[in-house]
Amino acid sequence: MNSVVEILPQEFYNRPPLTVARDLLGARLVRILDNQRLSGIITEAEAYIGKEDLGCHAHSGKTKRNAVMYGLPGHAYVYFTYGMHWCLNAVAEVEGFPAAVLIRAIRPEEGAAIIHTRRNGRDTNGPAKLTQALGIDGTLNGVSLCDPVAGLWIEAGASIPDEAVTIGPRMGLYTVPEPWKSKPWRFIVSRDT
DNA sequence: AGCACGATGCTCT
DNA sequence: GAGCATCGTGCTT
Repeated sequence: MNSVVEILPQEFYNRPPLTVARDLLGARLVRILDNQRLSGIITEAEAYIGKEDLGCHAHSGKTKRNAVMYGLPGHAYVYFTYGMHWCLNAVAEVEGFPAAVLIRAIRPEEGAAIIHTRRNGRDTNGPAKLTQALGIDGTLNGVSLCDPVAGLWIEAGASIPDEAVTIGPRMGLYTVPEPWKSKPWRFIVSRDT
């Protein structure tokens, strides 16, 4: 079999965040760490959409932290939270509109042994778990996910049929008011394909 | 299997 | 100074 590596292009991300989040399911998140190729299939993602969305970091306008979300689609927005965790987003939508897709879970593939060691044998089904597993931190904030130079990118993968996708409200928005708290903007691969 | 809580420090008001 | 797009542990059903 001839396998062609296809890095998802910037146009992939220059679309509505809900579409980007849905279509990132099944894609392959790739990280080069210590000259090793690590990867996992994305199994969960959430959309954060503009300053109207009170769950989105951009709801209070542009700040130093969220500035990357206002920039070019297809770039990494990596933020620090809860005093110890990094979370990875892919910037979506046209430049100037603040939106991003939070990568919440992966299923390890390449380098699975290394990934499990980095996780002390624990799972990679959480946004801060997968960044720890792949060595993703604030030094990668703002890098392009559309080329390999930074050692972090996303490749096209198997497409996931609708029957295998569960949609629900986003996680962790405890103090966010309705309707934003309950918007069904979370996409999960709910069964093997 | 589910809930409660503490860890821990950056970011913005 | 408050709040946080979380995680792991420890305790309860």
